[in-house]
Amino acid sequence: MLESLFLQLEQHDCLSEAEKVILTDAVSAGRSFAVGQDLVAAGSRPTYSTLLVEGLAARYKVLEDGGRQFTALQVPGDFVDLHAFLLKTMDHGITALSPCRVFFAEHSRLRTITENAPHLTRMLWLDTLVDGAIHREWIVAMGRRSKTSHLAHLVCELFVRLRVVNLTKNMSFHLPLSQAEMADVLGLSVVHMNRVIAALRRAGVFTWVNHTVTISDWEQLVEIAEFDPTYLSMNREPR
Amino acid sequence: MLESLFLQLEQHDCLSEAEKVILTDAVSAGRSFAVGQDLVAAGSRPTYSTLLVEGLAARYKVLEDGGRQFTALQVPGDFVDLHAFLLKTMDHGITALSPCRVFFAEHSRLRTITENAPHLTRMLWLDTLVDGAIHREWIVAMGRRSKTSHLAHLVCELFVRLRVVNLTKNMSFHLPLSQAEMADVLGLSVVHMNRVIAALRRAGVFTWVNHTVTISDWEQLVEIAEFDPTYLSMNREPR
DNA sequence: CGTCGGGTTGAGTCCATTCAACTTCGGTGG
DNA sequence: CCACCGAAGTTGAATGGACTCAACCCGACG
Repeated sequence: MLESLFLQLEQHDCLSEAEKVILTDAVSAGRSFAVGQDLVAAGSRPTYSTLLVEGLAARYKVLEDGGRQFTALQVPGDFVDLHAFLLKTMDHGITALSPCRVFFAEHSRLRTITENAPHLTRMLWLDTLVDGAIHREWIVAMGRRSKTSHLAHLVCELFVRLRVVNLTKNMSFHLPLSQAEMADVLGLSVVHMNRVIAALRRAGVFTWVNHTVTISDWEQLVEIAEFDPTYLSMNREPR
Repeated sequence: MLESLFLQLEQHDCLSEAEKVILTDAVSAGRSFAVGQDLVAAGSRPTYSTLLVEGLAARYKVLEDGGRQFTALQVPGDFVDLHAFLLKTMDHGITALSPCRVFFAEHSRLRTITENAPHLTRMLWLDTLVDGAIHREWIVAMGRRSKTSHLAHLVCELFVRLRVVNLTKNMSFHLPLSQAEMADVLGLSVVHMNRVIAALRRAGVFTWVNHTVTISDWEQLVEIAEFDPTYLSMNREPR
């Protein structure tokens, strides 16, 4: 049941059976969320962290003028608010982009892990560091890439991250986002988002119908995106 | 000598004397960097982490077309590449924006801390989590704020962060960035950066001469920026 | 059959960019 | 001492990208 979490962590380093048991013991009965519900509310002070095991979610902030910006997309196996274990107060919300199933890990349990399981602690820490690396890549994309390159980069990233947790089929994956939601990822208007998508479609690098993205020309997509997966730290080595 | 690091960590939670000793023992003889030199090279695999004790530095990535984007600004007391302790490979470079003095902490020493000092480990982890929170705030600023609001937000953030380490005098602080470098922070052209700065100057919220920013109307600056410092986690509580 | 949410397209406006010129200022060398 | 130079800042004009507003299409669904 924690398979996707294990798959993700094992991308970075080996996990012992003992560590898997500790993690399994640390999480408890989950629950489900419908599309549009908040998994975690902005401003809240949760006493547990939320592990996404099914569905797609996103972190977001809303500005006074109603503008919304997604700051991260979360796939199964992501500890969506692991940072709240130490940050205490949520400075942003997390919403369900598709029906989501989650498990909970009490902060007290996580604290125990930091007291008794140094290697596992480092693995969890690493998890939040990869988060940060993704954030930096998004900043670069927003600041200096063209909009088409930004979208191409996002598609590359999602494909790679979803492949880790076996949520790709050949070169396609399920992407339950409307163009309006995608616009809130890239920081564009809906209309312009539509045109940017159309441009990449016309270029023949991917199709996107029925909430399913199929990459038809990976080489060209990577080229347009200048995609270099180094930042995802996907090589197994001692940490 | 680690004063600024202690000041930063103690914003979040109390540090015991014993912990200060551990940190002091973990860092070793430093060195200096001139403006424009890389403190840490992109693609490198450092075996130590770098603590900035004096000067201003920035993380950056460069694209194929030569475009540069800063992804973070680092002030004294920042562990500029603490993440490399676990990420292993630097996916970005770190450059000196002013003459910098740094200390080094061997990764083996940090590892020992994670084995023996759980609370201190959490404090260091927290340090990287605040980094992530700042990244998220930058993403929101780049995606959904107006350019003037973005700049105002950055000035607010820098002021607050520099005040923690006693690098503000009344309402002013030293900011050794050229407008071209600032443009690489906001993701703008130099010309437009100049106009955005001019707009805020005309609005009377700050002056910026001789590498010194003086905030003349904090209320209005916060208003324009919609600045809410929650994301900096600056309240002392058990972590 | 009508409605509604999501996607697509057109037209006009505004904002950010580029290119280019010009200023200011500190430093350096004749 | 001043003439020159280069780096940084400022301004103007023209181009193009991204925005808003609006209309229209379409498939799902009651």
